[in-house]
Amino acid sequence: MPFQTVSNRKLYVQIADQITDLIGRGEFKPGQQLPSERELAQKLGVSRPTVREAIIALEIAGLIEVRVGVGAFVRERREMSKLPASDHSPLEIMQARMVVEPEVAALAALNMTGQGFVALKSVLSDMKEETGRGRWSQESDRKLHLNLAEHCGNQPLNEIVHRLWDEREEELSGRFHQHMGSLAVVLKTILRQHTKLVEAVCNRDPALARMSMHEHLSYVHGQMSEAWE
Amino acid sequence: MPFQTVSNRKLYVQIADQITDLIGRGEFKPGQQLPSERELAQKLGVSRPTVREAIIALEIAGLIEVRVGVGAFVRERREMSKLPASDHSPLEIMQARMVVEPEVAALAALNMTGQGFVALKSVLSDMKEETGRGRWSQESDRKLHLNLAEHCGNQPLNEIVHRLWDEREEELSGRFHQHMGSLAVVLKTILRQHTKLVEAVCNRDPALARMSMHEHLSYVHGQMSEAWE
DNA sequence: TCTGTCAAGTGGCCTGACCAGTCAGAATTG
DNA sequence: CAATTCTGACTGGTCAGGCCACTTGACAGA
Repeated sequence: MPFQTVSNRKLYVQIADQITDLIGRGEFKPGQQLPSERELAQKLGVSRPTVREAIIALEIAGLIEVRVGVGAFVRERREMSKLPASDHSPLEIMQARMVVEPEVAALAALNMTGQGFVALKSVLSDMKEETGRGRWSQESDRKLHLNLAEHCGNQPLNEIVHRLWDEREEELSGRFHQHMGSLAVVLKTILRQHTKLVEAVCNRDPALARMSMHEHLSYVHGQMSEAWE
Repeated sequence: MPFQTVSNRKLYVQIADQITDLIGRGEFKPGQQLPSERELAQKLGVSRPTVREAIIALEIAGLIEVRVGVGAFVRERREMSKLPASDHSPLEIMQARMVVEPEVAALAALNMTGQGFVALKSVLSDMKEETGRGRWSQESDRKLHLNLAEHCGNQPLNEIVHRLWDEREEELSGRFHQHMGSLAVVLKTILRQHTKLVEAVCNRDPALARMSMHEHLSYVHGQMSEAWE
């Protein structure tokens, strides 16, 4: 019973997340200067290149602005959200998904064709394999949910689900999943929920599909809430 | 008069831009593997850390995906934003609204403030007046539903409702409403449903609000089905 | 045929160094 | 004394070379 998974997360992502938290919590306020790369490296116990990578990630993400020879500064929130609709909190997006996706699952159970079932089970199989290795496959997760949406027989709903997932990825690329991925029990729970969901759809049981999806999303929502409180 | 300004741009930004161009131009196709960091460094005549920084920037930007021990890959382009919204049938849009709006109404009943109540009742009043004259006010209808969405406390859901209404207007400007407007009994029924809905929200009764909205949309959906069969 | 091993290649991370902007304050000059 | 210049201690930008962990596929052994 190996209990590995010490920390698969890349260091620069961890550091970027940490700084993101500090900014979000107000420890670093807009306009304020961050410690220098060398100072951060020493305090965090990592090398300067690694800190640099985190800084660059934050700059690309639009959270900070780097001035050569001066330092890195927290950007004002107004200029931060110049990209279209990216200030949706992950929890809000989860709430929206809890409204839409259960019904989408029910519709998929009614309208999905035999070919769709095969694809769905294939994705589930991939997910099972990844989970068996103690890893989380965000790609499989995404494929599974979008697959249901694409076969629900309602194009507007399909586009809504796609949009929610795109926004979701902007928000928490890695952040939550890497937290979640460290907990084997969470992984297995989610896999079981997905399995139940896929079986319900393949058995053309819309009520059970709806309930399974709601159960799954509620669980994930709860995990996300815990992770950030 | 020296004419310097060779290139103030940071190297890793130049490299990231260059790769972005190549991806955009199709030289690197989705799913394809990029050259290794070492190879890129050599070909571009820069150091590996610099290439790494560019790679990380592209990863954060969502253009590529980096797999440890394997390489960097161009991500699949998934842009659902296509122009032709015309293949969204009005009935499909109604179905989508039936999924989303009841829950939006329930949330609005929980989160709407006193100021929101006033606006809501004002819109309802306008609608009642129009109906009394035997006319249908699409403007009031739209305002009422969007007002609920704006006060549901969930920005993604709000945007979804707005988008559905925008698509709806493209679809049936006049067509259905003119048919419906000729039947006084239909007008009065819809007014009564709206009134019940607004009262439920103002009484902070989410369950009743949800039910009222569902009842209302089901009725409209039924009328639309009849009109086109 | 199947299985386990292992070497090559990849990204992740480190040490240590030099360069080029920036800016405040010391030194110089009027 | 005031204005100017100069200096040096910061900052981030870049480089070189190296070690490690992971992934993969070929290959030898069962």
